[in-house]
Amino acid sequence: MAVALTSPPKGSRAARTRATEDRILAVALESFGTKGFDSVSLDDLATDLGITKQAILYHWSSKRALLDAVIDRAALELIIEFDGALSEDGTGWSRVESVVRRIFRVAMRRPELLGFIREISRIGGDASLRVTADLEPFVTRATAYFEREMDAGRIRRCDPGLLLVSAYSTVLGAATEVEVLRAVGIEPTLRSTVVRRRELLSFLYAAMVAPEYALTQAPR
Amino acid sequence: MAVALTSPPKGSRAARTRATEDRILAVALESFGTKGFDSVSLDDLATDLGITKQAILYHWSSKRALLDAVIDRAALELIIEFDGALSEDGTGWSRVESVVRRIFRVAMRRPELLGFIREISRIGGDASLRVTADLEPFVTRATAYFEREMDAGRIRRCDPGLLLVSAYSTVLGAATEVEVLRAVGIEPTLRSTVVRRRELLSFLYAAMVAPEYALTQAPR
DNA sequence: CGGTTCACTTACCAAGTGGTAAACATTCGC
DNA sequence: GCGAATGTTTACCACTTGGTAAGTGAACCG
Repeated sequence: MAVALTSPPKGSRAARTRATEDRILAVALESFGTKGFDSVSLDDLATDLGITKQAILYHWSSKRALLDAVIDRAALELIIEFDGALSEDGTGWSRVESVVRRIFRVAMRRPELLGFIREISRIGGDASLRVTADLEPFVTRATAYFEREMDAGRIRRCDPGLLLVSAYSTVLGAATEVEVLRAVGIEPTLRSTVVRRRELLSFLYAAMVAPEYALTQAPR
Repeated sequence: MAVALTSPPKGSRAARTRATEDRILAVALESFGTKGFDSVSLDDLATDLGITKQAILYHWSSKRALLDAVIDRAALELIIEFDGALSEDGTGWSRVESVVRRIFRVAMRRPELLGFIREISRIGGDASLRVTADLEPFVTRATAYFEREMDAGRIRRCDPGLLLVSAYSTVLGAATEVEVLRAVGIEPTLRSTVVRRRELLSFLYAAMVAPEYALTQAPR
């Protein structure tokens, strides 16, 4: 459940304005992320919110401007969800494991957030540039972390950017690629998710951890 | 370049009908796969094809019926692209490697084909069921292959379905997640793709190949 | 208290949406 | 060659789309 990310005076008119803007952004993120930007009309959003389309257009001058605001919000929430994992204690595998667990948790509880990022990538153009720019600090931190771990010999040496992409798409796929899972005969229930996460962790463990270091750690 | 998949009398009226239907399906697959189903109107398609929207509606009674036809075609083309790799010579790693190379080739040359599968997953409902059903025989072959390789001790033992999903989403991600690549500072040029594929192969190699067997094979 | 600002609604609109009906041209079977 | 089936177009329609203009009631500020 997304909540207000900042809080002016409270009870004031400005506060209530912020609150409805938050509501709109939350519903828009949910809808855009699951159904796609073009598949959701302003009228759809307004109906879900119990307001009129023009109320939305009062806060943002166009649907496209609303999208930009949703992008910023999604990036912010993603960073909040994941950045903490990079700050957690532990090194090498244990930290990677905690990140994977977080992504799974997010994918289970808020699939629209990850779906939205995919949607933005597909829209391309300015939208992609925006989300890229928003997430840049996080990406920098993550790759820097990988580089440190490689230097310490705890993670197999390779291009940290590519490692991040591989790990990202592997986890995101296993967590969200519901139809593909169905195709291979795996119903995405809550129980199977636990199994899936464990299998994926050992997949990633094998792929990432340096062989010399692996001897001193257990993958589960 | 997709071409006609079957060929009646030739030159006949039936042949020309089939040809235009093929053209429509090809353009629809391309557009739906890159822009999304809802983002492409029948008028858009017709304009691209140099015909009128009603010509499309003559061959399929509704936009939704057209989508079903495009799904069938996409699944068929996917199977043609990948199924051959499973029949190729070689065992264990070498065969996996050839499949990965094929996926990369497809992702580079026909990104809309893979994008379309993603789009269908998002649409959900009947569309997903349809593509799942279409691809079922291929998935069965692929998992059976993994199981044989595990029995032979050439691939690390694990759930073959999950292994397929992990490999699928990893490769698909590295091949298509262009925006994410940009975010980590990798411009998706043709040269960088070669590097990416090599890195990904060693990532997959480490993840999949059984350690005992690995000693007898080189990952690149 | 009174005017102004603010958040929002009602009333529209032009452009596009998927889809229908009928006219038209070409090619086929005979 | 001729009527019929076939593929395509022109004309049209009801409905939805993003967006504008003007109005309304409440909260704010002096």
